[in-house]
Amino acid sequence: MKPSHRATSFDVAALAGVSQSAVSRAFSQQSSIAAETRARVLEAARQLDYVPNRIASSLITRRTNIVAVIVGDMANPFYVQALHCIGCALQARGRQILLFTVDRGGSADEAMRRVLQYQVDGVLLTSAQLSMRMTSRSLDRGVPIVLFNRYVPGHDAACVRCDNAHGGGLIAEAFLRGGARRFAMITGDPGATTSQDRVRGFVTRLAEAGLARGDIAEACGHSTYEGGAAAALALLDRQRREWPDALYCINDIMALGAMDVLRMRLGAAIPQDIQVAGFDDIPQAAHLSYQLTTVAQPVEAMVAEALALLHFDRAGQRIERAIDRALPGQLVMRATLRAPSA
Amino acid sequence: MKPSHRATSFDVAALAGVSQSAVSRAFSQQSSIAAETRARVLEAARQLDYVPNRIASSLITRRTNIVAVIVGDMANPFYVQALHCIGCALQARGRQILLFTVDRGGSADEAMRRVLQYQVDGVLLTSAQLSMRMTSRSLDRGVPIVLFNRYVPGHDAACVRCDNAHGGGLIAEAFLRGGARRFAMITGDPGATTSQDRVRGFVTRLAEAGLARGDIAEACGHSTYEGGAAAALALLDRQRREWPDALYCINDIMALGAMDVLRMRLGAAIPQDIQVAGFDDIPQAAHLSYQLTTVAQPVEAMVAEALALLHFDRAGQRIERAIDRALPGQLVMRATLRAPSA
DNA sequence: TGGAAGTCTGCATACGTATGCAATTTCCGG
DNA sequence: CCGGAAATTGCATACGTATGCAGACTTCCA
Repeated sequence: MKPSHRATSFDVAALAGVSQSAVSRAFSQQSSIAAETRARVLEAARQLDYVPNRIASSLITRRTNIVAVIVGDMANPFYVQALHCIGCALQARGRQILLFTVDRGGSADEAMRRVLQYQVDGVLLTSAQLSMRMTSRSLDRGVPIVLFNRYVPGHDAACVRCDNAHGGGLIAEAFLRGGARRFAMITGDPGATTSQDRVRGFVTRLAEAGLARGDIAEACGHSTYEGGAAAALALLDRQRREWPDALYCINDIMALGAMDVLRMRLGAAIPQDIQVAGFDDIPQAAHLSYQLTTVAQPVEAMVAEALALLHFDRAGQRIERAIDRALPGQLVMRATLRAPSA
Repeated sequence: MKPSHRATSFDVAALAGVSQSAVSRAFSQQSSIAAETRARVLEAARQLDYVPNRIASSLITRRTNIVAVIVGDMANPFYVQALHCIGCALQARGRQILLFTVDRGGSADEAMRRVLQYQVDGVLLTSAQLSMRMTSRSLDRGVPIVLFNRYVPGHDAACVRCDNAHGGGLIAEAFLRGGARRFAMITGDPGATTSQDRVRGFVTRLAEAGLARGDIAEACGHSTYEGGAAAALALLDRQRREWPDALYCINDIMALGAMDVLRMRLGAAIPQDIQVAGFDDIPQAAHLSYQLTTVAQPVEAMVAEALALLHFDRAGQRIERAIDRALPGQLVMRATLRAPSA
């Protein structure tokens, strides 16, 4: 038994006095093999420190048990949280993650090119753009794709997301209950549907209360802490009596930046001078320093739904395209909103 | 040309009027093939939407270009940052990440069992325990392991880490320069060398200034925001005049929790009433709300070193064991320490 | 012009496992 | 004790690519 030489199923077969097929069957659950034979094989495998080669196995079964996950923005804790959740769910189902990171808002095409080489069983894409051409390529070769929180109209891939418009509405209502009159928003990438939807739901609900969109101050920033801080400064660095009394940030990470600028740079009290709300419910939103009111995305349910759409339940099923599942988020009241005026 | 049937090198060969070998060579850089032939092959490949199957390729080359990364604590932004950095470095070198997450402080043995099945080219382990038995198994079969920031004495695997003791010393000196007299520490898992070293460096430096370890108040907590908050409460929820005037937290995430409890629950002013320092320099440490003084780990250099230890430079090299590389961190002065008394 | 050196190309095989099929054994009821 | 069904096993082959080797062809120089 040489070191640095991995034992193969043939080696194990020889030691156990059986055929290679028997070894293969011993490591497969639903194979017909005598219990006694399996035990002998496993013992021999143990002695040789044999580990089945999934690569070779994948070649013939055409399943790798690997799912590619492409993450667009590792700087946003929400996507880290999602990644973590995805990891747990997949590992629990005996699958592995092939991880790719792309720059925030960057294209995932380059990553997909590599993904396809590895014959993954599916692709999960968060917070990154994927060209339709690449999407079709993947679907045509039987590799399902699910977009996580990144709906693209007309796109061929399935999508699982939070109902962002609904969530925006929840925030608007909470603001109104808190007695807010003058509103402002910090939005994200204008091209991202996530941002658009969150704004739309918010604005629509305010419209029902009689506010025109023009009445709502607005600044756009990168979806980062710094982006939120910069947007807040641009929006509020003016005469104090022109200030809005409610600020909606389309995600928590920007809300943190905005809050810090409000309090530390502009001397505002939250929520007395200005109420603030975010979206996502990242861990930091619960920190004592922030206590940010926000909309929690149902991450676990979204992940479960995404895996279901990857057809990990029934095998060989036809790939469904252009599915769009929007799950409702939940308002989490903390300390950045005033209590409803009785 | 059927959909859902992936073209193979034979299909491409037939279309291009060459042998399968030629197709293989067309996709390999250093193969001897006529430029004109390669062009014809690539054109045929394009028509058939052919993508080389890395799984099949790996079977024969015995290299997957996949590196397993096992992350123990996705809740700590520092390890997320490290993961991101590792991802960039590997992708730039044409390698992929097979990601595994394990519970904080949990054992990576189960993950390793899967890793070995996939014939990865190397393993990077952060913030998780790996049994020596599993380590030996991996090394014996020629799969190099590098521990990232998790040194284990007597362990057989290579290790890359920040010089934690040195960093602890930097903090101690900064405190002394700031005129601190009464010290306290919030430490992490007593079994983790990371925590031990950070404490040792701190205590040693204070000893040089005449302080016995018994003079330093101490509480231990989980390496989380909540853990830091709870430890701070346990440590400081007493008569104010017994308070220390300097609090050292062995990592930033705990420092954030401690700061929040200090200010929001105990009404302390930082750094006037009490100075605070952390370790890691996570992104949140720079937030305006915290402005935490800390020691920055040289993440990029550590990652570069780790990849070098995986022998991705020269192939076929003998696996080195029990290497320990400690890179110095750098003090980042922010607002939680008092300026040196002149 | 001849031959040597160099450049391309195809043939054949190997990588390690899964599985259809046939052969063998075991098990039972009659 | 026999026939057939069921359980188990081995044989052979397939998965898709890389590469050593030998042959074919080109180039170049004497």
